[in-house]
Amino acid sequence: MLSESDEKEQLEAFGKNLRGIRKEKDLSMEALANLAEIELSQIYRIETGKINPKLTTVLKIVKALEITANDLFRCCNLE
Amino acid sequence: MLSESDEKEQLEAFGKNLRGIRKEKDLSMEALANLAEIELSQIYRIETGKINPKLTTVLKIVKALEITANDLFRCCNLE
DNA sequence: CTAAAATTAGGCACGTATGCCTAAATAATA
DNA sequence: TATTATTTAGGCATACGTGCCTAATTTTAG
Repeated sequence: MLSESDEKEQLEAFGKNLRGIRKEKDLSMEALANLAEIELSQIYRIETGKINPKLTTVLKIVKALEITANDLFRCCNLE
Repeated sequence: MLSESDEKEQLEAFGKNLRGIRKEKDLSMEALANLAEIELSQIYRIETGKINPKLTTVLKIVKALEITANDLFRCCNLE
């Protein structure tokens, strides 16, 4: 079973990975927010693992960063 | 910009793709629900595009189906 | 045809994601 | 140093995802 803390760790790992990818692309949180048409505060909350974003929010980020879903999910012990 | 109806279509495409993958693996919605530790009603609502699931819910499904994120997202015009 | 399995459907309570806002703290740059 | 850009932080209202429940309908199998 997946505990709450496991989910928290998963979201934190996801956020860290996202931040890493964003920095690789030399984008500010605001720039990413604009590209993905998401609020800046949401980017911050996602990257710091404070929230559990919805599917469409994640998809907007994938498209904005021009990466694959696997790139973004290569983090929290899948497969 | 992404309209509401675009999001709806995206969720419906996602749901159909999920259903296809689930059937390929000969799993009932209940079986998937048990594997992923998600409510059966949620599986139904996701597969029919009625809801916009959270990231951790999607990740549970990816793990339960033993697929990659790209497999599950190979649907709504990414990349 | 009949019984069992699977899907469809909706309601309710609770928690929380999101957008919009303000503002402080930190980092980068001239 | 001073100015600007970026990140961090939190509040508030609205919308909605999720779990738990019941039940009807459809599909499958005996």
